[in-house]
Amino acid sequence: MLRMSKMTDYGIVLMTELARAEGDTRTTRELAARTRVPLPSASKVLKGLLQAGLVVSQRGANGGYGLARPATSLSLAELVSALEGPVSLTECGVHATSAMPCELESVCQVRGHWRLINQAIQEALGRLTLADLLAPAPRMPERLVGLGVPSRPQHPAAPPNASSTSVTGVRS
Amino acid sequence: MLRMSKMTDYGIVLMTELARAEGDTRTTRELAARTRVPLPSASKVLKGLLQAGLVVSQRGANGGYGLARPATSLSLAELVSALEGPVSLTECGVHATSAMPCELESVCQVRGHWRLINQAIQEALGRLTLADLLAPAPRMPERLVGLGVPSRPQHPAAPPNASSTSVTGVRS
DNA sequence: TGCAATGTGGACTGAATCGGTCCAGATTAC
DNA sequence: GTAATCTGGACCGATTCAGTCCACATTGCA
Ligand code: SF4
Ligand code: SF4
Repeated sequence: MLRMSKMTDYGIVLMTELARAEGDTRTTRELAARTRVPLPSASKVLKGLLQAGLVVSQRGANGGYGLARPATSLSLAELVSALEGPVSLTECGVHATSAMPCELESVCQVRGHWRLINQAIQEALGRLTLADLLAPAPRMPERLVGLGVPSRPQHPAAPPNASSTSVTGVRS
Repeated sequence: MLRMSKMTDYGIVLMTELARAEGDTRTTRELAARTRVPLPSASKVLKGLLQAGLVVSQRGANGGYGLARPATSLSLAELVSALEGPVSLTECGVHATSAMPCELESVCQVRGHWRLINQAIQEALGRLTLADLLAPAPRMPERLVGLGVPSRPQHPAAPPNASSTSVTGVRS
């Protein structure tokens, strides 16, 4: 479960709720109530979203938050990278944030591959917009088809039950 | 940086090294030395890999680890889910592991969408095999093309610099 | 003017996880 | 029988996560 932090998840839920009232501003309490996100947490997340420039705020009485840009031009990639940091499964390629660059980086043979995988995921996420998440129907728009469809059934030697849902419960 | 745990990363590196000597078994020390992974950690990871059934072990003198199946039939999805648990960015959809099912799940409007996204990533990872990671060249095989290529340039209103690398450094 | 509503910034904490280490066995080759 | 090697588990420090709280600034309205 290479999880996304729960705060990020909250952020996305709140943003979709915010997007349902385009133009209008919503107060933190309203958003929290409609989404069931605990109020203090909602507040915290919205602050973060504000600093990232994804929402605009109106202080004082009758205040509230509103989308900074139309929902159709807010990509999912922007959201998660603003809330969670650069989207990358591995540590390599993000040493921009310094901290601890992976020690093996100099001899690692797989690094190049991960770079491409990360990039692919990032682009896929960038192709989805907030507006796409508004539809209540669980049908995913065609913007993601590239991901799900195996371009060609290449591996004839593919394991019979390798879809990883069969391997659950093995660890933690 | 929705990170994959470092242990998982190690596991993959070790597996590729193990795959370079197909048939032969490699001792933990050898693997650790070649990959620069700290020995105790390598040991730990390999144990996990063993319980997941991805490697086979030979005890005693001249012992070591070997791949349980040919590298061409070991998908990346299997690896990460064995080491890290089910691959899912969100908490919903994995309550199989019980623990804490997301509270909002009953009213969440985005859940359906995430389910598809997770599934897409999972399938993309499942399309890559260990053998694909062996090539030292950073060229990614065509097995991943579906991810990187935008099927059609749909959003004319796409933000000019929304590729998320431009939003780095905003938060931790 | 004063009050109530609302966002802002930051500090704080308890709990969980992660990365890493270590050791007491069991098993096998020679 | 001895050395090499895997096996299972315990263990610990550091970090991060989720969540809460408060003192303050800003605004609308009576
Ligand atoms: S350099 Fe290799 S080991 Fe280090 S984070 Fe990248 S892929 Fe993982
Ligand atoms: S149900 Fe909604 S809020 Fe809960 S984990 Fe799934 S997407 Fe996130």
